[in-house]
Amino acid sequence: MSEDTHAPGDFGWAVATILREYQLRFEEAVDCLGIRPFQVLSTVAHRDPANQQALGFHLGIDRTVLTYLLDRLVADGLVERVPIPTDRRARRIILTDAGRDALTRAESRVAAFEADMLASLGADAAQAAALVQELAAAVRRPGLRACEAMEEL
Amino acid sequence: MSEDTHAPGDFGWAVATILREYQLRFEEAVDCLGIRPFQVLSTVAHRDPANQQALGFHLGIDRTVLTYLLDRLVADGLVERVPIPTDRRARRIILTDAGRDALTRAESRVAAFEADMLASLGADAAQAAALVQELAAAVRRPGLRACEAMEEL
DNA sequence: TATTGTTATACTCTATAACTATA
DNA sequence: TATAGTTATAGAGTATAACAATA
Repeated sequence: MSEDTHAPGDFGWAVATILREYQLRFEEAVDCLGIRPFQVLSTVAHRDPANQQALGFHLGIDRTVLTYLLDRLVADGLVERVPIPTDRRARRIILTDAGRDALTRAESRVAAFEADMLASLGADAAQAAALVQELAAAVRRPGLRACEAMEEL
Repeated sequence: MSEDTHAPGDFGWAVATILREYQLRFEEAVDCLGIRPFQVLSTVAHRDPANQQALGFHLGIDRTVLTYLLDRLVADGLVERVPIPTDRRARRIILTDAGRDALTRAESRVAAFEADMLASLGADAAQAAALVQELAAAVRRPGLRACEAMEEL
């Protein structure tokens, strides 16, 4: 009942609350680019997924949803779907120049509020970098089944 | 590009991925009780919010959504809306005996998979407890504006 | 026969606004 | 006039199934 004990479910609650806060800050920091389009651009730029499905796995986005998302990004001229010679069913997603520009602009704002949030969470700059490394590495570990399909990336 | 550097947005990605994993495990661990109904029961039991709005703030659930959620919980006989004498517009939510039973059963399963997840994230039992404390405390700090309204709890 | 991506459809979740009853 | 809760409606997000092209 007191403020400093924790009950089963508090971990999930804390993670969900932090994510809500993250989304709020993203929306006010990055104009003209939604959080998911941003993540798509970021993943394409930094991980170069083999095809749309691998991209979707990494972001936890269903392939049907990703189709609509990519339709908009293509319409906005930020990405292109290019054929893959070795498998003509699949498409590789690449950034256009405009997409790279948009991503670069957004990333500087995201980096700023992420540092701010990590500071709010009690981490200094060095700890913050370490925490992100740790989370990212942990999430890639086989224990987390939400990411099992990510191996294909 | 390498596996161990991180880009702007990785923090948000890691948190979102952990939350997805959490939701997956919740669904397979707790049958007959959704994650949000569980959180409602848990919040009512452990924080005893003053009214529905305070309850909604804590969970990041809009009051209109909470109405539907509570309708179902009432229909299932897990909670009751009781009048508040000092403000007859508002209602206080209380658990029924069945609600307390359901919560207790669910909590043992949640505690188990939370411990398992925290271990997957690289924490031992002591670290895990500390991490949950830390996250919960951090989220209550004024820096995070998603929780500003929580003061009313 | 299985897989990649697309399309169509429906369903869930969530938000907006209007309404009531109180304050 | 403002607030707690409810209701109605619409919108966004997401999932399911069926389809085409290819493996």
